Amino acid sequence: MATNGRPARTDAGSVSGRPLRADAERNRQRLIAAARQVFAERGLHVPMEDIARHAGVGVATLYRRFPTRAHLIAGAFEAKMCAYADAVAQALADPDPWAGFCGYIERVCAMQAEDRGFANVLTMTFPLHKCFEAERDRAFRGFAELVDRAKAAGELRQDFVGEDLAVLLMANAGVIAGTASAAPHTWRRFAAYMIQAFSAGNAAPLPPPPTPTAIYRALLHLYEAGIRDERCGG
Amino acid sequence: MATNGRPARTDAGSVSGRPLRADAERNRQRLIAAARQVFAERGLHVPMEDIARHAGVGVATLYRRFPTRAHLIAGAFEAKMCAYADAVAQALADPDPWAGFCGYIERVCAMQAEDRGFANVLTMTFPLHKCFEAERDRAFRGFAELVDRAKAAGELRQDFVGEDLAVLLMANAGVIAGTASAAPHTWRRFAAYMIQAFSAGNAAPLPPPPTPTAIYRALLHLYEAGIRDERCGG
DNA sequence: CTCTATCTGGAAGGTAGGTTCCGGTTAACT
DNA sequence: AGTTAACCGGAACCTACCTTCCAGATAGAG
Repeated sequence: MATNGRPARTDAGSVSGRPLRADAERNRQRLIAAARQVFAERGLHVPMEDIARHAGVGVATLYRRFPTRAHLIAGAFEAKMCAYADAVAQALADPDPWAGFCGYIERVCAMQAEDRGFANVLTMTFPLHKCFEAERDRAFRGFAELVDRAKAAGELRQDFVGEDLAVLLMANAGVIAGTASAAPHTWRRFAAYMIQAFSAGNAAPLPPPPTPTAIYRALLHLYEAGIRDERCGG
Repeated sequence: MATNGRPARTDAGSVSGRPLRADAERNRQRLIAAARQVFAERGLHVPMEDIARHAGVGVATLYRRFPTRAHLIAGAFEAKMCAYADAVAQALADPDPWAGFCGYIERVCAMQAEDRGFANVLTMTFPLHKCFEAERDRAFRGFAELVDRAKAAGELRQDFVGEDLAVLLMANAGVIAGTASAAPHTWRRFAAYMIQAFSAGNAAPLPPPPTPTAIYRALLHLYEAGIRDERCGG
């Protein structure tokens, strides 16, 4: 939950190096708060104007501070991305590797269910926002460690690979997009099914996993398709 | 594969009762063919004009024949919906209930992977197109029979419910939306994981499933959200 | 062949959202 | 308090797409 002690930003929030004037920084914070709430409730495709109105500022101010939607998304979800990575550390602290693994899967799926925007953010990569992607990498490295331990404990199937997490996130995003409003607990059952599938107990052979670079290209594709218009949800 | 002997349409294709003039009927067929191809390649959200151009007719002709996008979707996917229902019958013909069940899951996921539009159609309900929904019902009733037999054979977990199929379809739609272009075989691995999760072998307890009416509302929600604008991918 | 109901395509009108411009305002330094 | 660079918001502009309209073309009956 904590941001792991790292400073969230090196500057006061400006895109360039110079710190922002006080009122500008205040508006920037309002925009981020508004974006967090609106993205969480309605997804990443909401009109820019709605976010600006919700923040109580004009559209121009939004564009001045966040020149593209991707900038705004990165700004709004930076903290959650840290929490996502911190959750791995928490899972690694569990003395039982399998419990840690399962807890992490559930936690991540829950984060998707709580926030419609974040559900999609987790299935994209934002190549221009290095600080953002650094958190994802941190999460992924920790997850790889979690996977190794759970395999070593004999609880996780040996043919599980890290890329399977990305697939799970895409699948759960689909479940949530469909059921969030009408059957909001469905994701729990789905996550339980997936954990069941990941357990080592009489595991049947699987088709080969996607390569890491293929998965990266898939995340990139969702970014490109999802920022331009989306709606996707689909 | 076959349309099961039922007449695909009672009339020659008109919305009202009177049959269409020959050229109009020809254009209607062209539109359906164009819509099938374009929906399959690019999803349900493609501009109406692109479909008309691909069919070699004007936009007005498209609107004249299919007053809403939903009409066009229903027209374009009616045959595939029949195939979807026929696949159940085929699965029921398998002497091994578990093999029939697994084969059906794989077949359905494959149909989603082959056709980006159909992947989403299977996660929606079109309440105004009764003939279309009748096929879905036929598929669902057959699937319920398949489930009962697989449970009786002791291969399918007892807590599986028919609604889990809808959840699987939504999840697989999410996997395909993400990986179709960059890692096109990923759905196979995902489907294998799901089948593994459905098998009776040391099945851990699951959170409760959504009710049938909740799932119906979920499908309806995806219809409303997906036809108006979508793009969904989300 | 003639006539007419039916059909056609392009163009026009409407809406939603993204992005930029510009005259007025304000923080903050001296 | 005065000065200035930074900032603000709404309006204007632009694009993409949906939907309707209408003057001309055509199938098909008599």
